[in-house]
Amino acid sequence: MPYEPGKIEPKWQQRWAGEKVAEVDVADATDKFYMLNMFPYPSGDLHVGHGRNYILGDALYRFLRMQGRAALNPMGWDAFGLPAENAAIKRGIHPGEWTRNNIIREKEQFLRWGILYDWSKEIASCDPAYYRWNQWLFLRLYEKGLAYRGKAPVNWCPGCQTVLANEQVIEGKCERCGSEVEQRELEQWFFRITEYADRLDAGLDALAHWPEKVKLMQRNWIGRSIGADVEFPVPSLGRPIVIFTTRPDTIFGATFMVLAPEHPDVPDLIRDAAGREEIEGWIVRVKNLSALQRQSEQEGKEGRFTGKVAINPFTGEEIPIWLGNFVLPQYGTGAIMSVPAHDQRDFEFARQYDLPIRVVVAVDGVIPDPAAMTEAVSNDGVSVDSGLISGLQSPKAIETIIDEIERRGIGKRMVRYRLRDWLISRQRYWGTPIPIVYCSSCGTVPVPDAALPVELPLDVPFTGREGNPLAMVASFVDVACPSCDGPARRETDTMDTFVDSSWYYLRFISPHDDERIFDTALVNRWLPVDQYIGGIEHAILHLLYARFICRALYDMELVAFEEPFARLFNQGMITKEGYRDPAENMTWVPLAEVEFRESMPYRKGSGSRLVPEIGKMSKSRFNVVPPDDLIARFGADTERVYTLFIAPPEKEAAWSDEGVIGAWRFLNRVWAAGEQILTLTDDESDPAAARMIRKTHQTIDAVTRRIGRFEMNTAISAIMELSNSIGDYLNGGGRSRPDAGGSYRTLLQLLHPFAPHVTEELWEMFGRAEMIVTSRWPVADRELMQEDVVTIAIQVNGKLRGEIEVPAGSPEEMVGSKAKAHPKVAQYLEGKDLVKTIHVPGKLVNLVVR
RNA sequence: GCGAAAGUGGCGGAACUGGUAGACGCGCUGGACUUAGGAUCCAGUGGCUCGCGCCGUGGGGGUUCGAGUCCCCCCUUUCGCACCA
Repeated sequence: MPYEPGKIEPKWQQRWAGEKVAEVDVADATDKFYMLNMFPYPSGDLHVGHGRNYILGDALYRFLRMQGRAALNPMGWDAFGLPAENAAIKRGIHPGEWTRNNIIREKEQFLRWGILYDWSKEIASCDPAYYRWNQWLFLRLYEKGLAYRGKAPVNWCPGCQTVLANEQVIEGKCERCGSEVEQRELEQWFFRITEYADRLDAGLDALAHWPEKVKLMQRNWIGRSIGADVEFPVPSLGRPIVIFTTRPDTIFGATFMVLAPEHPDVPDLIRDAAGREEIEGWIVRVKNLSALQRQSEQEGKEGRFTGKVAINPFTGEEIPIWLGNFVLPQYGTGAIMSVPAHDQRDFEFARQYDLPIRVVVAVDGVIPDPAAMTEAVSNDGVSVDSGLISGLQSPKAIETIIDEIERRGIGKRMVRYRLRDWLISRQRYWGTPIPIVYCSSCGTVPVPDAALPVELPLDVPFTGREGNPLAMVASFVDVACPSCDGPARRETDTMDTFVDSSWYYLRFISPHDDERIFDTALVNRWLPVDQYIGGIEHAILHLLYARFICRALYDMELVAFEEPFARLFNQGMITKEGYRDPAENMTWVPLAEVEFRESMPYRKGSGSRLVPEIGKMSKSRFNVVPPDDLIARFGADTERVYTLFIAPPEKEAAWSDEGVIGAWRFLNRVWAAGEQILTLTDDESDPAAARMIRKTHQTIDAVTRRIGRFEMNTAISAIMELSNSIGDYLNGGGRSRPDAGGSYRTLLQLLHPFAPHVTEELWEMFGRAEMIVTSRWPVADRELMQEDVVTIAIQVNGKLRGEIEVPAGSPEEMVGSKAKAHPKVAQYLEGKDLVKTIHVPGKLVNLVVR
């Protein structure tokens, strides 16, 4: 009987679902393991590369289950978002319907991959039963002052017609559509994540099982830096301007000051300036530049002199106040003291506008000549010409000068962050309505808890024109004020979808509870999440927001932990090499098509040329491998085995259509071996099987350890070795049914997490009543693992010269003398003095001669 | 520019605390079975000599009986941040 995955796979998928193998009663569990794949967005384009993290998670789940752990593996849908709304505009289909269809398709795909999720815990963020708790959470944050409305310069994407969070602006462009992002001043809702900057930064240290890379990215994003705020008196204003610096030890070298054009004191400073109109024109120009242009290097530094001066509080000198495009209004105080000798940006600005440069730090005893300097010297050193800190090393100088600043009452120690508050408003339809009402007499009024959810109306015009479609629905907008019952208007902004995903992992524990957001007692028993699996693309956005919301909930005493995810694993992307046709931009040409085109003489060398390229598997680039084609040909098990065998899961891996065949052959060999073992008639144990049995126990040990360390590729290669070993026994004439069958059933169990369907089928063919997925993971017998004969490598002066076989545990003298007797080795010893013998038991002997 | 990670056969990749480099698989070569096969099975497969042997983990130095692994210098690639004071 041949191996036919198309016949056996649907059968087992039904049985697992019918017996609810993945369902976990969270109330009863004691020894818990909560694993989680990142909240997927149902875009309907699941493909082979995309499946890697789900397949990885499922292998881990099946392994834990067989080990007797109560493992929870839930799945839900991050169902709100812009693509659904764009699809509505483009195809005239409602976003909800588009999303629902995708969910059905992707769920079917999970089933075909043989992935076991606890579907009794399924959630979808577009369900009012879910998003009402987004609104509830918003109201709690609002009460605490952690949600606020403010006018702020925001990133506006003209393509998506909405504002974007800082985190969604990549190199000045929209993360989603790639349009250049503009700056606009708008009233927006924010979450005050900056309140938690310090705790979010400090908490990273405790995350021992997170990739260093992710922690570093978060650390850089939070951008904590320590320094001082210092007041510089400005006589013409009659009040000081405060600057922030991380190098207060260089204050004696501060020869001018630069303000951001947006700095609030600018209008007063330039009121009577010569050339005021030109300066104002310049300010408007700088403000209107897109984030991309403002940040690009080519723009260069540009500034204007205000005509006013400030007093350097330590030198007492008057220093000019400039405006500069390189000073950012959002960071620090939007004003800097410029020390051109010791800061590269200040140096460039000083050279450009011929401003004085004064050296106040000697590095390695060298005091550079300002006139000859080509760049700033920003290293630590010893302060010079700096009054009370002269002669001090930089760290000590910084401490001393800050103490003096505080003593004089002109400033203080200050920690600043790069992190900005989280902008959650979206002028879009397909999201959670913000539960706020504007009343002409009561002002901004939160919707009472009892009135939740504020439901998203379903009948909405999708015109694609600027503005939020929700604002055009009178029945939604017009509402009675919850406070005075007078006429009022609803907020029409909806929430960023990252709000949905910032707490969903808590909802999985009690997904149907309509009394509260989640069951605190159960959550505290199951969480933090033991193992979170997802892509690196969420290193700062989602993972930072989730850590923030978890802390906010902790402070509300709704959860007892501050970190939501104990272990994080970032799977690498699957890439695929192919050919791109530059004539049809972004079109990915399959290899078969490439061969066809090359074979056509009239196309060769003419027309468009195909460019070989390696890219990530993505639908937008047409280089996906559709899972259905592959499953139809080789089955889901082959795909699963290959996907995990191809490379370590954290690494990026190149998909190879030829490579898949290896996994297919392997499963066929396993199948054939099973059929052969079923025909064996010998009931006796066979001494010749010792090798195979030893290998079996070694493999149990290896596979168990490797799955636990996510080394799925080497776990599979170990199983292949065992399969080869069983094959050797059978090919060598081995006839013992108990020996071969015992090793073989172990093989099936070890293989089950990777190839669940075929192993279930073979397990059943071997007469097991219980499903393999509910069988107990094998335990290695240490004694049976031991080799009785070991091969010892013999080196002479570190070079391999021969091998001998000795019984395991042979004494050193015996191994040594046997090594010397080896004919080839003896040849190298002749006429030499044996200086030293190194013996590594069970491994090698190194004979050092002179 | 700053920061991080990684360089091993034709390819994907193994090698736990320094201890026989190349496990496992793809590809390739030869053979078997076949009308045929791109299906299956068996054998071989780092390079040079193809005899003993020599050389081999990006390059150069070092430590050691012994280095892919540890230390120093350099090169390359990938990723992240990018005027954050």
